Amino acid sequence: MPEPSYSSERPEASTDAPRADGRVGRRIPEATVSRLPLYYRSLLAVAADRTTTVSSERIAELAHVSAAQVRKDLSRLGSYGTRGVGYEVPQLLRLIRSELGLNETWRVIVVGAGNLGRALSQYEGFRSNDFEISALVDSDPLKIGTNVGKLTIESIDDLDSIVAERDIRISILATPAHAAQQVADRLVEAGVLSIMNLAPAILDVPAGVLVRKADLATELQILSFYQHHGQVDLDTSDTVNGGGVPADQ
Amino acid sequence: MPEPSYSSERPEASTDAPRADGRVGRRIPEATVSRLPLYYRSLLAVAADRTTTVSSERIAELAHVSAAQVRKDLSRLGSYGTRGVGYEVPQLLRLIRSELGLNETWRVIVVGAGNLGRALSQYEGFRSNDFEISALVDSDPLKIGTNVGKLTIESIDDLDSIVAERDIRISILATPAHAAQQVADRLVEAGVLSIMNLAPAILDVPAGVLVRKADLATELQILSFYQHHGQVDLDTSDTVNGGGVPADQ
DNA sequence: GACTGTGAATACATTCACAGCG
DNA sequence: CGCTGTGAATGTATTCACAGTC
Repeated sequence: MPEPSYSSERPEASTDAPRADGRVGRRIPEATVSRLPLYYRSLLAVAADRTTTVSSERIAELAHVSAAQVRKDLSRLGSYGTRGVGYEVPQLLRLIRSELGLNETWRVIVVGAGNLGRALSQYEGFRSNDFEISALVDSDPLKIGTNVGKLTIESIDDLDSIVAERDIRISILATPAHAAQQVADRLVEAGVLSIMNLAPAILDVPAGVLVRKADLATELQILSFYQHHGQVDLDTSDTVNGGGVPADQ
Repeated sequence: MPEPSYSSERPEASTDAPRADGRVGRRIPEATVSRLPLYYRSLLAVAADRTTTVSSERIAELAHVSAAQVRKDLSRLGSYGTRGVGYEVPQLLRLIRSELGLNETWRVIVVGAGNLGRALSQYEGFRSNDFEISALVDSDPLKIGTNVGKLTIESIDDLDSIVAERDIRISILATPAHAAQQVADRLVEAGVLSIMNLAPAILDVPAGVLVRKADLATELQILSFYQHHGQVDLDTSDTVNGGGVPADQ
């Protein structure tokens, strides 16, 4: 994305300066970061089998990337594999969890209580992954006060206090496109540092704020592109997702 | 994708063979494809102002990419810009629409009538973008027969006939992770060629089938990574999305 | 003069292939 | 011997910078 996909920004994760633990902080490339969740998920699957040791080959198979890619990515985390053996599953899981910042539970605010916003605030996939939806806000007075699961829809006018008091740093923007920029501005003002943008709109935010686009209409258009140009396949290979297209999966 | 994202497959759009119009079919790189929807959206904004001509500079500004990038991307479509002037807005819109395959209306099936699936089947962002949700299926007998907006939830057992009769080629997979692979298999069997996968699962599909991951839990984990490692910003630049991260936006 | 189109330069990402080590 | 870690090689994407042209 692929991006993405996607395309525009220069990340810059980790610094290069020496750190507390004495090791030099490696800069982890964006492409690697975007694969960590895949490895994490693959390792959870392996761990469920009570397997204690795993090879790059096996992880690669589960995550649908090449074994060399896995080794290179993991080595960037300072890797603790054992030559001739593989990686210790529990150790590697801890390492990735900690890199991804999954040792703390992140509180998340959902903005926009339309169908999508309401669905996301109850989405099981989050709860199981160390994220907690702590607020659902909207601007519609008719919705405010209503319950959605365990949440009560609050007013977007209270954004500042909600974000500050609940120490929220991540937001999910699920408003219609026309309201997206305005809402993004308010989120930034309230101190939110990351926005996952589901609205079909391109957001302007100041440096230091992170936007990740998760725009389903765009994704469909990309699928449409490949459908339209018979997306062949060639690549007789092991089908690692279909001679496919996506920068991701 | 960012994201977009991401990683495993080799695309292969357009062929290299000479085509009906005499020009040699250019292979459009995946990165370019993923930006076409952005340009499309930017052009729609420009067109709304009744502007008839637009520069790469202006498109770049709206789409949050560099002007050189815009020119290179557009030139791959065989571009019809005029030096010293810019691009004709209506002409360029037509060109991109047609490249993206948006001249036909694609019929889409949503699998999984949980909160997310139901929300997506009513999502306004699709209707306005040349996609039509023509079916919503689930395996739960209690849901089947129920209405969601104008749709009636149908049984996944009728997948084959639904897909065939309505000529559906694109699907949105919105089931829980544990059912995702099984559902993907059935979709492929029924003849669906593109899957937008919202489930937090890595799918195995045969070559020729396209999967695009739109997995919100993964996206949140990526945001979490950058939050965890103070995502700095450097890049004093024009804020093209916040010293951000995403491969996309 | 203004703006596109594009080679050449650079940066980034993936793959190869093998040395190093348990 | 098996499997990691990693330089070197390749491939892909982005940016630069300018010649071409309306």
